[in-house]
Amino acid sequence: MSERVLPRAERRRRTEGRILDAARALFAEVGYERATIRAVAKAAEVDPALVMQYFGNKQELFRAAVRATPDPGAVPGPDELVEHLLATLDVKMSELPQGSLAMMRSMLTHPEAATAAREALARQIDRLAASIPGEDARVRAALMTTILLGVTVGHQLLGLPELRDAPSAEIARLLRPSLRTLTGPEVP
Amino acid sequence: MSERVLPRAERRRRTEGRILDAARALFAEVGYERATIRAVAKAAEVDPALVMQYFGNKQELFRAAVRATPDPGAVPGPDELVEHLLATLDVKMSELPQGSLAMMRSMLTHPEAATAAREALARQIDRLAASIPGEDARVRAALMTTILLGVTVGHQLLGLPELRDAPSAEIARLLRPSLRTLTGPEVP
DNA sequence: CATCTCGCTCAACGGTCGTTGACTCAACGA
DNA sequence: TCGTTGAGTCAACGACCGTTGAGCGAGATG
Repeated sequence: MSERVLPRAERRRRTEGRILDAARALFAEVGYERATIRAVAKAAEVDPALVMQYFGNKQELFRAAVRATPDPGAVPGPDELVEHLLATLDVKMSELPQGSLAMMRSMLTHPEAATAAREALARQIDRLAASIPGEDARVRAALMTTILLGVTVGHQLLGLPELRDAPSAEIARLLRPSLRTLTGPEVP
Repeated sequence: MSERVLPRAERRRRTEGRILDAARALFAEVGYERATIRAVAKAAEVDPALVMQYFGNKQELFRAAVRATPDPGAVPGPDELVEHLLATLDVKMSELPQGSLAMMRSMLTHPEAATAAREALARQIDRLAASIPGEDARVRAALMTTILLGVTVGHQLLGLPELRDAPSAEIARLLRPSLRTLTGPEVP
């Protein structure tokens, strides 16, 4: 019926997309080790050898599946800071991209995912620290970052009921003072 | 020289101990999947078959290596609460037992480690929520718990430089207000 | 001393995984 | 129309892993 005959290039693009989607979903669900190329291929309705042919090896497939988790642009003033963070958390609680989930799922057990996570966290720490006054800006920024990391892990990857059931607005409301006290010593 | 001839029971006890120590260290370092029984056996200077003979299978070895991460006793008033949490964090930053690290390392990728982690976190949430007034006590308790989780992950498992280089006392000092604002709505 | 016990090793099996090379066949370009 | 390209498949290799069963040899037991 709708079995249109597609041009070669388009067909290739779509299969590669299917493979990447399946890889992202599987990596995000079970992590690097347990996500086998065979399982990815089956989910994409493709032969395992094709995955190798397109991405070279498993490492590269993972890299391609995780790549391009774009850091948002610059962060405004030291006060909009918290609101900006809470907004990203809000995103994380609903539609966090599969690629980020895949990276986070594997960051404790897969070396490359670990360095990718460290780099992403370092970028966020840098960005935050630039907007925080005081001597210990970097430590404060690191704490704010790891706080969000912990909440995201508990909610998205461990699925703690208390966080799953709470509307993201309430979590943001409860978390706001905790983050605010870390933005700097000056509490107007 | 010191090659004392030990009684059979004592010898058995020590080998089992060596295996468990090696298993804990390896599980904590690389996680469940990458920690092979062969590697554990080699680290304990023992044949892989002996590990199986003592613990049955890999799952049981992991269970034995992680078992008995004793939850501390009851938590006092809602004010000593934060200090108590910060004290446990202080422990976590220096001498956190290998067994706990092993569980945390694998909690995102190994199903049994995940449920063990969920249960441990749930116990802490229960304990905290009992000391927090108000409607949203459980959400607050969950946030306090995941905050500590995130800081511990960032420090112990990812090794973020900002946290590794900071003395634990300063981290406690910076984190105190963030946790305090979560203990309840009443801010005297 | 003779026998039993048991801590421990050795060699192998079966399964799964990442990866490879040869092959098929439809789309493409001249 | 015909040779070429390239998407996709098939079957297999080699490595590693968890696991097993038979066997050895030194300590316990009488």
